[in-house]
Amino acid sequence: MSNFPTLNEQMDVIRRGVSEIIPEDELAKKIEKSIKTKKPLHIKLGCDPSRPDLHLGHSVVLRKLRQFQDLGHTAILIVGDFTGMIGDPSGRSKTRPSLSLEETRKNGQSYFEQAGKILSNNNITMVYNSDWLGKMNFSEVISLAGKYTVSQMLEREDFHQRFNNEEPISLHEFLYPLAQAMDSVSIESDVELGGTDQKFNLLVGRTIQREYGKEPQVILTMPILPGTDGVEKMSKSLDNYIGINESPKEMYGKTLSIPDKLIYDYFLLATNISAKELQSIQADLANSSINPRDIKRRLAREIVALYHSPEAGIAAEEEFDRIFIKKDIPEDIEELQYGAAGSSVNILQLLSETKLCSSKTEARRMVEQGAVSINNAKIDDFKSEIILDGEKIIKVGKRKFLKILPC
RNA sequence: GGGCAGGUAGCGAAGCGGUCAAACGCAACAGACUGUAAAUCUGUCGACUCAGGUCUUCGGAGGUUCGAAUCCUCCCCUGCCCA
Repeated sequence: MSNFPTLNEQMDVIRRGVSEIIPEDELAKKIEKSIKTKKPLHIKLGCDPSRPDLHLGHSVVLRKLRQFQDLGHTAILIVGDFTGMIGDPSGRSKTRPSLSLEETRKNGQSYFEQAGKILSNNNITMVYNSDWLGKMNFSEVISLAGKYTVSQMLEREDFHQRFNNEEPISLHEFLYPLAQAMDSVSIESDVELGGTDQKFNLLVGRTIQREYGKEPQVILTMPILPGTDGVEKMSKSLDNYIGINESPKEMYGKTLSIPDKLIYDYFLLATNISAKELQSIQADLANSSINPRDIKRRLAREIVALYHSPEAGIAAEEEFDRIFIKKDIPEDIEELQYGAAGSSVNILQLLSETKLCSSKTEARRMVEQGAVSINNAKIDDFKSEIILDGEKIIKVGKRKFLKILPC
């Protein structure tokens, strides 16, 4: 850590893909100072322990954090266990369930492990914010709350909107930005990262740090990665996500299903492709003689390579082609021991008992819609009796396969 | 504490005594077309079914009625206004 890259080198890396750096000149000053004093900057990132499954949306900001690490700075991951334990008492929002201390630790650990696929193990610190927030007493909390006004809070767009739409805003929601700001005070963060939707909270950090006599952090926001639906922000609850723990097969398939207009964004925000290659990709996308699908295939391989291996990317592509282009069956299908050899079973019962369909009614719909086949022969009568006389491959819809073997 | 308006399927939103398992839109799922893109078209979208029906749902608990998402009572939750 003795030698940092030069200011310009650092700024070039940092600027790639960011939405805003506020204020940029302060960042330059902090970096200059760190070079001079040979002290790494504290780069803060908050993690939400109530949702421990990371996806490419999270990766955008984690990857930026990694870049700071590579420049020699210290990553500080803050697990929001304190707010996690309080949860969200307002009836409408169930997005923040209250967790026990054990759960927050477990989720924090799981977050850390997943983030480990992106972050470096060197110069990283993970802390739990209950360490300081849990020790504040009520008068300290009131004093903190006194440093911000209701109108200032209502500047945040979603608060503002909910207020105007006569939707509920719980009082504690106003406290969360302040709590997050206290994290910055506590760890003396120099830079805090977040998505553009975090801009307000990050800015509160600056104000509060100043109030507590600290040097304000610089805030750096990253664009929000759209989900695979191309409309909403990537999130697990909307089921438009690509999880970083997913299998190569899933990752590959999901990537290919994104709308073409997202290809560039995904290359920019979710891969390590160099600036030069980004340019050529942009040119290719504008070139109508190149099928965007081929560029997307490369994107999918890159993403799989990042979380698995380049070989896994190739293999996923081959597997994909086998199933969806050649309409063949997957290489390895889940197997299940089912039924006694020689016996027979109604198709609806079979589909629901093997969990290929969630109910018999659904199974019936699938059959009626021509979505079900066994050993490549379409089943179009829901009264069909299936004789269990050996290995059978059941296919439901485009993607669900199961191999059953009678015992 | 008082007044008013609301709480309906994943979401949004109709319905306001029977024809309501509940219009419509979005999302989702299946099929056609394709590049698991976009666009489009068709169908499905509570569960069980001997296919004729049956059962569980409209914030919660009771009640009125042959019959309730719809009417009454109490309770819970949300927003607005007044104090």
